[in-house]
Amino acid sequence: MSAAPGRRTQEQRRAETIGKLVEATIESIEQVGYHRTSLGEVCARSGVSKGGLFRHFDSRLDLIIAAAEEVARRHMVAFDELRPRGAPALTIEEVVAFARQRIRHETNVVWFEVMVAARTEPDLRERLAPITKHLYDAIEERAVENFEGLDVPEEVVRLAVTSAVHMFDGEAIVGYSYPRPEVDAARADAAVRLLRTLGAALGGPAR
Amino acid sequence: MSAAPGRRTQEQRRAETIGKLVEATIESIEQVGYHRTSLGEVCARSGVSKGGLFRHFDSRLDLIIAAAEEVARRHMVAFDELRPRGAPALTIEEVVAFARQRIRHETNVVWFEVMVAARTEPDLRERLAPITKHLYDAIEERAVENFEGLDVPEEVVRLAVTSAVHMFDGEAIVGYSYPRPEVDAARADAAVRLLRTLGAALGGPAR
DNA sequence: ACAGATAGAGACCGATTGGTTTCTATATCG
DNA sequence: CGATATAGAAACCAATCGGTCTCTATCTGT
Repeated sequence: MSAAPGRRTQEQRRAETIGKLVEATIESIEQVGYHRTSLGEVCARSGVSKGGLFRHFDSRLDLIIAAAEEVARRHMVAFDELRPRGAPALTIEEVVAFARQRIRHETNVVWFEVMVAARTEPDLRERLAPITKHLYDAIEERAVENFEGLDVPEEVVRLAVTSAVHMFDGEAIVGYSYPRPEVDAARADAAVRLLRTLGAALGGPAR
Repeated sequence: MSAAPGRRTQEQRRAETIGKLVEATIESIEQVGYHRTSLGEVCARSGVSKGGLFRHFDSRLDLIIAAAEEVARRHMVAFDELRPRGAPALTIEEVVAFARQRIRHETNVVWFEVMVAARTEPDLRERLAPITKHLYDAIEERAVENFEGLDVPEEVVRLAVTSAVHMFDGEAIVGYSYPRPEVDAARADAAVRLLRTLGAALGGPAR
């Protein structure tokens, strides 16, 4: 009731510290990587103690999963902001530019780190699998929805979008140790032209 | 001179233990990942003691780098076995199948693990950079050489081959947490058709 | 065969890890 | 207000890490 600044409900306290912990985890994975993202590191970055952390997360794994989910959520939020429900369809250029920008976005390295770690950590892999599936299915759905104006078969759209995403993923990962911005730019350009040609060849007029 | 079975020269002893250590490192990264590939793990797998390890490698980093170099070397050896110097050029199908097979090869996960780790480990990144550059340059050279019969501009061949490699890289990494073998197969097929069309459109007759 | 050099074994060390426990501070509700 | 439940702090723990050190085994050149 009072306007006392420090006064928060339990729900608010809870949500705030959880938010700080997840944000710190994402930042830490970004900056020092998955494996050096220790609980001490997260506590230091978030200003929350270990006691506080373990009140809300039962293990390091739970925290990592929460961070991965948040990153996936932000990807979808970003797309829905670019093309709100019912808005006119995006062009191929716009979609490719968006995909490329999100894949190169700082927070997306969380995905690379976590997916690679999941290969050798069964617990992580099990927990991550449904999240990955959900993200990729959502990406494909958005793509199919956006391009249904073109008369391209749904399966072709799905294959094209996942292939492009994989390509930009690989490009980003290799770029850490062998960066080639000019080649990457040429590739982005070529991808747009290729997909536009594909759309024109298979369906309606190129957009 | 004698046939005494245990008798080896210093060079042989040296080469053998180094070989065992590098092989154990590759296997360990394959099976438990980069970060859990501790020196203890490598020693246990190779049957070499820590003292023996540090006689030949000054640090864990040196060992990791040796493993990465060996994996890159094996990729190139495999290609040169498939198409020995002076042998007739491979078809697009053959090249794509080879690239895909190598990228999915067990030893190649060493690359993924090490490249991702390199993002956040400056020492590793510095050491890995020239190796990565050398590998990718060698891949491009082999591709250009193989396809010089087609009248496709060299730059196009380079862009196409690195893009395909990136695509298969991304596919492999995502596949750990969301495997889709049928989609991957369709993608491999589509890649071949696409590249063949590209070759036909830009240059000589499709092969 | 023997002296010097190289290779290898394994105990050891300080630092860091994920996780536990104990205790205090704050919010809720009658 | 006072009792109870939730949130958070921080000391603490065993296990593991990369790396060092000391000592022994094997090989080489004479």
